[in-house]
Amino acid sequence: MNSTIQKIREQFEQALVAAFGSDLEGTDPILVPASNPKFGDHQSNVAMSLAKRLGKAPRAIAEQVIQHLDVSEFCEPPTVAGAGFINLTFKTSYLEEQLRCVQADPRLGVAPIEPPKRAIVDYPSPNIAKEMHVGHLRPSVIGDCIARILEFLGYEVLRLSHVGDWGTPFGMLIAYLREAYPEALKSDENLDLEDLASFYRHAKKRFDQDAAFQDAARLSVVQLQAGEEETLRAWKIVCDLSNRTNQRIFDLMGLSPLIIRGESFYNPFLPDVIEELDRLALLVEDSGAKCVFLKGFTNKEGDPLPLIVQKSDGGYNYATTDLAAIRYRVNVDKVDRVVYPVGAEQTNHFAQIFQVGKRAGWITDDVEFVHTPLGSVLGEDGKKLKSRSGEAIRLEDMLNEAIAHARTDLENRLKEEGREETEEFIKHSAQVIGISAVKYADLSQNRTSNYVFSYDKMLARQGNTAVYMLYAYVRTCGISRKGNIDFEKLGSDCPVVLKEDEEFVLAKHLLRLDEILSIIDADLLPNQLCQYLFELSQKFNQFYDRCTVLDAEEPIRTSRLVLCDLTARTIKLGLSLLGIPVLERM
RNA sequence: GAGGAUGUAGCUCAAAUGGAUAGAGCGCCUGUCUUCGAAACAGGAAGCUGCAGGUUCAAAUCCUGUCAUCCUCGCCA
Repeated sequence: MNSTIQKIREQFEQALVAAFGSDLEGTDPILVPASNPKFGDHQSNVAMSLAKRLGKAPRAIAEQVIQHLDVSEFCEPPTVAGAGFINLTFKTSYLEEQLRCVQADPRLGVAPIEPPKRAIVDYPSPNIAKEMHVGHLRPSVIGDCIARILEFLGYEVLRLSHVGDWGTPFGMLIAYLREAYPEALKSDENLDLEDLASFYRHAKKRFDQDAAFQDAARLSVVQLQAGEEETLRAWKIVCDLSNRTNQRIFDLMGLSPLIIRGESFYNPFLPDVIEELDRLALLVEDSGAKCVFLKGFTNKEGDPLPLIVQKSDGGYNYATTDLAAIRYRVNVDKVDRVVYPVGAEQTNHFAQIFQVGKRAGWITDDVEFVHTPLGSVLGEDGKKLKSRSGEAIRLEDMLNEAIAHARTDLENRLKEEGREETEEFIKHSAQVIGISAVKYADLSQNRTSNYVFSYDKMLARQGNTAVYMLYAYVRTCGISRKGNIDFEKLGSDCPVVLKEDEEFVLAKHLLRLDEILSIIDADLLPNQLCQYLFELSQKFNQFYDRCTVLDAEEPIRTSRLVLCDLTARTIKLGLSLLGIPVLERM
């Protein structure tokens, strides 16, 4: 309906000029969805906003506007209500026609963006020396979702896994391995990441307690950056191993394939970054470190804050890498948009590197670099989620626990209903439901706020959960099974006939998919898609409850089958954009 | 000290460039399964949108102040 709304908006603009003269050319008609269904489908709030400017009463302005407004192709005659609201209601015949179009469209009425654009979603992936933990849940899930939505909208999307495969933690690890297990670096075989994870903890302990060890760790970083052979060899082994392990978790989560382009990828470009910043006279040496002093950022003394791009020991840090990445993405990848779904605590960091990127002329007005800040995952105590021993919870453990919860729920349910299902069915269903529950719980809340992680709530039988939507989809499948109807063979020109309130409500909601996706394209808040799908499922359930499908008379029966098919396809597509599959039965 | 985020029903959260009576879900109370799968549906109670000012026809939304919680602030990422 985006194009319809656009046409109505144009009609408003013409009507405003016709009614009040060319001064009002380009006036925004303030056309928004109706605040309440009883007012119709859309409303224009323009009359109130013009009252002062035109020196007239809003209601009089509204009356004058609708006299010149021709939306008869789409809507019933507009009405004026309240303070001067202009209310629009779609014609039934127009809705029915739109439904036929959507029915025939594999994209369900969502037009691809024109012209196509290139986008990068930067997955803030794990440090390669550590296992994935709870902190990686939101970036992975939300990043994957944003990538899927942008791709569907017509972007060419590069999913870049910006793994931490370089830098100080790595040096610390190598230093510790050299110190405690020198032989481990010489053979590839008996290393697994479980060992490295505990190695990391030990190394961190050593690092925190011993200044000499800190020096050794920093030296290892320098050796790594210098390309010292043995160090590089150890590095490669660990990277491969780590990536394999992470891939297993990504597969379990159902994430789209990623391009691994870690921090090390940008190593060759780091000197260029420094050089160019220097040439642009942005670089200042301070206490031996090369810095760019930032505008709008101060330290505790009120002095300008530096962004350090080369440390006093000659090493680079993550700001340098991120700047090199910005430069590469603009110059080589030639992207229009780069999205960083990263924790809100890094807001300053991104503001800083974007500022430097702009001042260096890499980020121009026609390229959008955007940090989409993410809130934290909290425990039931309202504090950052941690294991009982105070460490970060392993992501894989969380996922498996969700699957186990889902399995228990399903088995109890089968017992209650006296159903027999195969092990394969139970296993597959539990996995889909468990993983989907975790992802949906994460996606359904505004990404900027913290949320409380609870297996019981995310897997609840009632409420705004993945299960609710999966069940609505299962119900559509039930109709197709029971009626022995293949939705795909319904054809693309089946007449839709809207009569009952529930049919209208469902139909209008179905037609809003493209509008919702456009909004998400702009603000990158996937929770709005969750909200849309939840409401769609609710409206379908109401329809299902009150409008019998299979026993209805023709042509109502076929019309309702089309509504079921459209609902099923919309849920399936919507969930797929969230990274969630559907089940035919559950 | 500076910058930023958050604060909405008992709980978890929505609210599209400021719009009509601030909405859902959970929990609580009451109904509905011989009828397309009840993991569902219908109804009810529940709010000074942290607090105080201001801007305007209109404020959860914008501005100022204030309180609370959280994050960040020179060589970790």
